[in-house]
Amino acid sequence: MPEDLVRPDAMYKQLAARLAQAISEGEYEPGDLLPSETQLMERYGVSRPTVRSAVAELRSMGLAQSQHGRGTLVRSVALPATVIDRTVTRSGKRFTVGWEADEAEFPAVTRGHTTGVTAQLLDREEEAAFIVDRLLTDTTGTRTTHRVTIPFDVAHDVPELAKSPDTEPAAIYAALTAAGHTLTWTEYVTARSPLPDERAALRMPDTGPILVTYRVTLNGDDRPLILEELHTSAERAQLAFRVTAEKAPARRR
Amino acid sequence: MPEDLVRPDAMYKQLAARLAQAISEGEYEPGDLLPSETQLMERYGVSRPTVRSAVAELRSMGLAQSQHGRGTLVRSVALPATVIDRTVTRSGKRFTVGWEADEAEFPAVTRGHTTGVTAQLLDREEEAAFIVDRLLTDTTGTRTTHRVTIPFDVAHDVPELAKSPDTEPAAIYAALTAAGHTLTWTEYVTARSPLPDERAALRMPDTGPILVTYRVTLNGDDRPLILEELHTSAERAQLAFRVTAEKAPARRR
DNA sequence: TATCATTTGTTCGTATGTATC
DNA sequence: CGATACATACGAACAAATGAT
Repeated sequence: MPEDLVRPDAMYKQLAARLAQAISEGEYEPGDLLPSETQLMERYGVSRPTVRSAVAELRSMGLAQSQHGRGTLVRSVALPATVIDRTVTRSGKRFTVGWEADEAEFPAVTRGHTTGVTAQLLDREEEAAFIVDRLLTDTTGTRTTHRVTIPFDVAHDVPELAKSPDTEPAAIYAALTAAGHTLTWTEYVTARSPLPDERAALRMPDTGPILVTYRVTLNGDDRPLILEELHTSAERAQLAFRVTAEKAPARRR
Repeated sequence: MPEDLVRPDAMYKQLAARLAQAISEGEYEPGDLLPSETQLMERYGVSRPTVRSAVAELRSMGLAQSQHGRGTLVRSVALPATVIDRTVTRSGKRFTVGWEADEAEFPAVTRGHTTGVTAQLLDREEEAAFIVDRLLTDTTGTRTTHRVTIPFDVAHDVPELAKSPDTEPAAIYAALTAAGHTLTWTEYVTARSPLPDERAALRMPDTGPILVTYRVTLNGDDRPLILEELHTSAERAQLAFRVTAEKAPARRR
């Protein structure tokens, strides 16, 4: 019989909640080792599987991280170090994006179609498009995947893009501007748990969430031109947006 | 001995990866029930704990959701329905924020201090401040917590804020503007797994990530005035930012 | 309405493998 | 090398929710 954990509402959940509280109260500091599974068994009078379930909860909450053969570490809950600045700056015909990172590999260009979310955001159903995939690495080693989708009709109007769709976003903005477009962007941000291949691509050792952003480049008539998609580990990076007050109350969907 | 799962690299992970792939290939459609644990045991020749670990992986990936006594459902991977528009619009002396929601309760005003992240973003060490907490609910029932931190020195300069710190953000912007400030905002976005009390406050049944944003209101000299913090379930809501090209290349930290 | 089979949830015990120190 | 600690896997039992009979 457990010592001071009452029955209903899963003991492993109670134990997890208690340990989580102890961590957030600073009883265990980041970098500390939690008591070993054996010690927790004895301390709370529960079996090993119960302790393991509780520790698994802590891991899934991002509060702890286990190391095989060593112990379970309390993780720091500090804000991610890398700031991905999502602002766009223009001086004359040149554009600069706020965050630059090296490409870990060459951009991969494929031909595909707009589907699902991509089709919806680009307002084009099943249209052929260039798809450019990049893997970016910043100075701290944080990895980010970046995908640009350029519909064929846009590339057709801007031959520069058709020739080399794998130019950097800032250069794409410049080419679109040179072609007579006045650009604005709308960016959607969400987060989710990574799929196995995403976690592998981003080299995420643990199972934290990833940040997902969709940036739609719009022309003066608010027609979508291209789509950029960014995936990065939320534990490694945060996004930064500069917001300024707008004048006209034109809003869409 | 397992039928066609080779040994090294945890069988439960292999099984999870296989089921995840089957889901993403559409073999199991959203809303479908996965085979029961007993069926999976027989199909793959593994024990029930192994099957349960694999299904737990699927849940933590957000691909499945179990229902006691019924089975395990395949979840839809669509984008969140609610869009939280983070733009700010100004017409004359009036400000409007892009996303409005009802307050589920009255705003709770407390007095506290800037600490940790709050202190860093407001560039004030351990300064006394008003803290205003709100719980917002939109028409779809999505809940969002909103915290405003107003340092005492700012409230002192703008008596309107000291009198009623629990005014809506748009009104705070107007008051700050009336006091002679020219406002811009910087917003930081990250995501993490919710702590137990956060999950409770947002009424999140499952264990997906939450989106966390910090919006810093800056005056013309880029000095931070107030801080807004938003928490919402990433499975229920996504954020939308409008990005426009800036002129001057002034950037900070 | 009540019962029953099915299904997931929880907990225990036990054994073995493997990384760390 | 040995002790410790986490990782994986099996078996077993009962509880609790669900849906159909």
